[in-house]
Amino acid sequence: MGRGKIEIKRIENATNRQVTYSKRRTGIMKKARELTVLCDAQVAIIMFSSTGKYHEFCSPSTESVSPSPPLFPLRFYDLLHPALNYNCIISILIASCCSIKGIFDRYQQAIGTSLWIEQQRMGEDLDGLEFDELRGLEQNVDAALKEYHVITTQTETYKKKVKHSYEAYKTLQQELGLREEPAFGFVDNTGGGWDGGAGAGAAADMFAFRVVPSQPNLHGMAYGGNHDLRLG
Amino acid sequence: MGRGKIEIKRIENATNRQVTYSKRRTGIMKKARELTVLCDAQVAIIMFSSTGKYHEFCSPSTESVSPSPPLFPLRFYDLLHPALNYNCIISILIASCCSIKGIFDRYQQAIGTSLWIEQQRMGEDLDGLEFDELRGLEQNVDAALKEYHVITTQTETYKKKVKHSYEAYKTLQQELGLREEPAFGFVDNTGGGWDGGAGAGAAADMFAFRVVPSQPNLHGMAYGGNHDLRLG
DNA sequence: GTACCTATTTATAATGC
DNA sequence: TGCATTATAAATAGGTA
Repeated sequence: MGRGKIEIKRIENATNRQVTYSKRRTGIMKKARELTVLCDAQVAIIMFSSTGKYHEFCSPSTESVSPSPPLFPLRFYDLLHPALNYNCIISILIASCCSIKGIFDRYQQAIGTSLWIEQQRMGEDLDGLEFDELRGLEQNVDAALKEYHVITTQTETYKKKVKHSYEAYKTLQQELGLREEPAFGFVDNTGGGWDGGAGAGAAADMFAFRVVPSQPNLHGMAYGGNHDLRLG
Repeated sequence: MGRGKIEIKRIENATNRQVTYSKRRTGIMKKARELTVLCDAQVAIIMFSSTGKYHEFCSPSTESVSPSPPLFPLRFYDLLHPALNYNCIISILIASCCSIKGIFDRYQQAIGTSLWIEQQRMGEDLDGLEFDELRGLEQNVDAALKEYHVITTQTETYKKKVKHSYEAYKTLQQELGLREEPAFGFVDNTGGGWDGGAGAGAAADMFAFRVVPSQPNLHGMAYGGNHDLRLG
């Protein structure tokens, strides 16, 4: 559809390539908009030119251009995945550039259940946060990880204390020539013994989690398999 | 471009709407493919018809159709976000339906750094996992959460043991009429006392994390702020 | 629902400014 | 680089099978 027919292969001349990109991009975006209006469809288009310029289209009829390179506004979402039997909540950070959220909304509507737990922070853009708030986010992560460190260290410390106190108790008994049952409080019912194999194992496994700051009102939902936990 | 000019507004007749959707979808997909080839561009298109049928296009030149409703193959990614000073790794579960990954790859190329840490499991599709493997994934999550439960319970248990052993020791001392210093092992240097205020606080805060199963080789990277941790 | 048909509209390649 | 023109190729509306 031009003065001459062209073969569909890479345009080697950079200028021509850019011009063609620009024209055809406009054409596709227009067609996408028409499609959504005419056919009540949902369409998302994301594209980069060979020079890195970014364009997007998201139904209904929103189109935007970013300078190159763009800084996507990012949003947090939580997802309950049916393949994981809704047991697993996974935090998702998605660029609002692409209408994934809308697409997933449609998907979950089709399967008749909700995949999404929208976080309270959903409305916010990370890029829009003030510096202090970003520092706060960072500190949340730091604080939480430190807290994990504290709790594991504590466990080890208490184990050592129990061991030492038991030894002190035994010494005292021996000094007195007693042969009593171990007193309540010294029985290790975890099966791990004093040197805490369970503790070390736990430490390794706990790091197998990825940690993400989240909302208090969602706490504990990932565990226990509440299959009825759905929105909408 | 047809026998007659049409106004761009919703086609009320469902059959005509469907036919038009099908024709125009084909047209857009073709144009997208041409654009990627001609202009060396990167394009991702996702669309749902009004009947819920799903179509996608991802450069380079891959097009697919899913039955309605589709089950997206899902992939895990880890993201290092510059807005969080690369301190925060966030696990992302993304539908491979949309070429977000490719788009982000392009983005990070543009900003000259890497946002992504591709997980080893990246190549796998959740939907493609065998039932046993899915069970395994579930169990991973379960096991890890139980492990957290164990470690916190353990801390409390050990605190109680220390308290009881201390009491037993004191009783023994008193029976002997001794007035010694407390033995090593009984000093609580956490400042929390026997009833473990620190433990309870930690429990509440630990739940403020979202847990996601991940790869062992990435362990600990979220903490400590290794800013040089980049691929590519 | 799909596949072909064709008159017509629309997109755009080549060109000039 | 960007904008307008225009001849032409391509897409498609409305129809039929």
